[in-house]
Amino acid sequence: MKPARRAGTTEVIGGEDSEWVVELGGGDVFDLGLTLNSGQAFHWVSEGAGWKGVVDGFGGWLCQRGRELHGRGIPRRVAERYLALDHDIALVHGSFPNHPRLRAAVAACGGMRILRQPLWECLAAFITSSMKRVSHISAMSHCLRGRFGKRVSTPVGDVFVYPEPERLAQAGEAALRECGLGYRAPNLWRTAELVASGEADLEGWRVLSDADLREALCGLPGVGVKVANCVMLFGYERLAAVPVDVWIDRIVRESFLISRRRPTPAAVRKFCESGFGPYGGYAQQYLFHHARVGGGVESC
DNA sequence: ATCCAGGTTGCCA
DNA sequence: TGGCAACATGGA
Repeated sequence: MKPARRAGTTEVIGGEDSEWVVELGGGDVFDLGLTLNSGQAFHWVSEGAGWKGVVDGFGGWLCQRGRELHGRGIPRRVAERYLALDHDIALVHGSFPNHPRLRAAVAACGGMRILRQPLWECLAAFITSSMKRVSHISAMSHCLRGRFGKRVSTPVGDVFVYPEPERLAQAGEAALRECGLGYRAPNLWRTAELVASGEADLEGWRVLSDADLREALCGLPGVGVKVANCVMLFGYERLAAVPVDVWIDRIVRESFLISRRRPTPAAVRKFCESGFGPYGGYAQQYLFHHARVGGGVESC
């Protein structure tokens, strides 16, 4: 994505890094709760009027009051980067194909941002995501954090950092299974070993093209195209990547490929590659969440 | 009880 | 390429 569009700049009201307030700039809509609770990250918990969690090892609390974003514990710049407040959301929305289903999703989810998550925890969380509901993925994430992650105190209580790959590699497959991972345990364990050993260089892979990055990720145990696309989108900021899960598959077949009687899997894949445009990942996430919370096919 | 969940993998027509 | 079954777990 292009550099921050600073229309109506983000203005610092409070100067302290440990506790701050920023005024959300421009006319862009932003919805913190929607952003943190839309199936991108899995560890944020409701705390008072805001959310408690960890970013880059900083535990803390984030809260939105109208156009003010309040933070404690997490440095302002860390939070701003994580929340992708610099994304040009008008540009993103303007790039979408004109489709009633998508317009409805934008109207309902337009305040959501695609996060810039730490690579390892994003990869690990989505390895555990297969055939699980969002609530289960959260439960596994919290269990792993509590058992193997570092505890960090914050102004609103303790939180746990996602365990480093070295820690999970050392813990062993059986220990991971105790967090309810089931058959996903060996996948997470073996991937943790590859990352810990440096054989899988997640940070180094930032320089790769989309295609090469996808291929590298798919070489990891438990990572197929769908999970790879999630990590590309939610971690590597590859905003054109479109994860195709059961929801998106159904939406594309029923609303975007209606001319075909029974779209082939290849047709769905091809559409998702380019049909949603250069910021297709955003379109995908709006459609996914809108459908998941009940704005299903019937409403369009 | 039965079904399904932000899939991946191996196998076969 | 496309279809299929196995793979663990838990909530509705």
